[in-house]
Amino acid sequence: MSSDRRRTPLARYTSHACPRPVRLAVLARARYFTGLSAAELDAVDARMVVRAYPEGGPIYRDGEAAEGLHVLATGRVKLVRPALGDGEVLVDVVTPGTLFGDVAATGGSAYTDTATALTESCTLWISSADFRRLLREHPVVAMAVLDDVTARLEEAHQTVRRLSGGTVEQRVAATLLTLADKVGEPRDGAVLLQIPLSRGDLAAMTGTTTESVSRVLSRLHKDGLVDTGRRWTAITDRGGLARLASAET
Amino acid sequence: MSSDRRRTPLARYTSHACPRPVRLAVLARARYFTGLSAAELDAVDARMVVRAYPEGGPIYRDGEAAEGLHVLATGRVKLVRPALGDGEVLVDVVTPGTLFGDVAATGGSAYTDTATALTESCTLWISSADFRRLLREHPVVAMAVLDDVTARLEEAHQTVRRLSGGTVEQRVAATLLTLADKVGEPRDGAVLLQIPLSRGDLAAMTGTTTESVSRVLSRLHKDGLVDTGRRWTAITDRGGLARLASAET
DNA sequence: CGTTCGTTTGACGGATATCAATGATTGTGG
DNA sequence: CCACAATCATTGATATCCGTCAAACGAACG
Repeated sequence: MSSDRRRTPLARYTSHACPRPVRLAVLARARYFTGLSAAELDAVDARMVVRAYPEGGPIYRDGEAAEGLHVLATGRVKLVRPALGDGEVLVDVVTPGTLFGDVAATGGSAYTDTATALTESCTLWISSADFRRLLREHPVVAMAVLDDVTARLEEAHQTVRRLSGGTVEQRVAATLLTLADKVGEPRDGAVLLQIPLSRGDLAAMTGTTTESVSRVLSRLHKDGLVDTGRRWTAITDRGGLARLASAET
Repeated sequence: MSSDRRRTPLARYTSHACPRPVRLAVLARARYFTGLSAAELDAVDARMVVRAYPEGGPIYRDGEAAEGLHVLATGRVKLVRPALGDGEVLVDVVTPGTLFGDVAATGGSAYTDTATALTESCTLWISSADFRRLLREHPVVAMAVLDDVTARLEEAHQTVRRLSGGTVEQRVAATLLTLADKVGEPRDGAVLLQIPLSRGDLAAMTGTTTESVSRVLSRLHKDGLVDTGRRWTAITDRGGLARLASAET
């Protein structure tokens, strides 16, 4: 599309140090901390540690000791679990301003999933103890976190629904629509998913194989519903996809 | 097994009015309210409404206005969502002392799933407004609820994992093991699942059909791993099931 | 005892996993 | 700047698991 040699429509994330102003902005924007004064925000920030990860970098692994949790500041993170047979399941894609790794919050001693940076990412890390103290001191924050976790529970249940039943085509279509709501950005008429998602990742989200996803996307592309390439996908006909996803049998 | 004409090993729940002492006992036992004084418990109880449901009775339906939420006092409740193609997905089985219908808590205006009493059940109902007030007044309760919701999020993610990939046999085996942890009771050497779960229900939990579940259970029975009948299942060889569930391809 | 509802079993076809080879894109090292 | 290597994506052929349709069966309850 552009004259660049690079054909990926995805924005390229540049390296940065996640400076203090950015961190404060994230804290202020993250729905958890709305309602706190500037001074309080500052105090919260003081308890947090900034961590940066390169694309593909591991953040924590299934089974590791969970001593704290993360709030994603910039970038995208995927949460993965081992599947039943072999292979993996992609249970969630984390966007900035959201908690993850929060087994640590409940006193769980080991992470139950593996977190990997999908793009270059920056997180604010806080220890379990500090986090619990924070919640106790600021009920407003506790309520906001509760709302967030509840919303994610709801999301997870929808994922369960998406995975059960239906053809591969339906599951892929439904998954793309969900992703569009989450990380979609308008891009000359279409909705571009702003994450480098491989066919394998999509397969891990829909409970199928790389090859099947490839076949489905080829078909959808031929029908003018999507536009795809190496590690990116755009939705060109949302209505059509929705119709596919909810079709009876 | 007994000389009764009835061959179901499941306990039969007797009708009761869910009297005040029972309610208070439930409130005290429900992990949310530990730490509250008797007087405080009393105040909480005053805000709650007792509701009783017969076996199979609808508690709320997908799409209905959500004006409050439930804490299950006695019985078992299943949460169901429509599947992608047709049919339904059983996303969760609720046990006493647990919140459900909590979209209402976040200000969601309509229920996103359908709750049905699996056995004769009794719930304590509280309006969204009262619930939020309760959380604000008692940070201890808020923290407990947060822990609970986090644990359920973790559970949901495991469900996602269970549904993705693997053969029907593996998914059924894994589901039975999960249920054993949740509602299993020792019964002369085996673990009896204390819920009236039909093949259809199991199918809705594993993303398959009634017939396939029936076939799998027949095989498992022949291999001496389970014991089943009309709307009940017992696990006779837990290790064997676990080995099946985690087998490679 | 008979009706009802859940379960079982069989036969069949189709969707999809699997295996295998080719093709395209990106970034790297010369 | 180009060519190469590495990674990801595509496509085809084949086998099979499983969903679908259909029928018979058995337990539970009135």
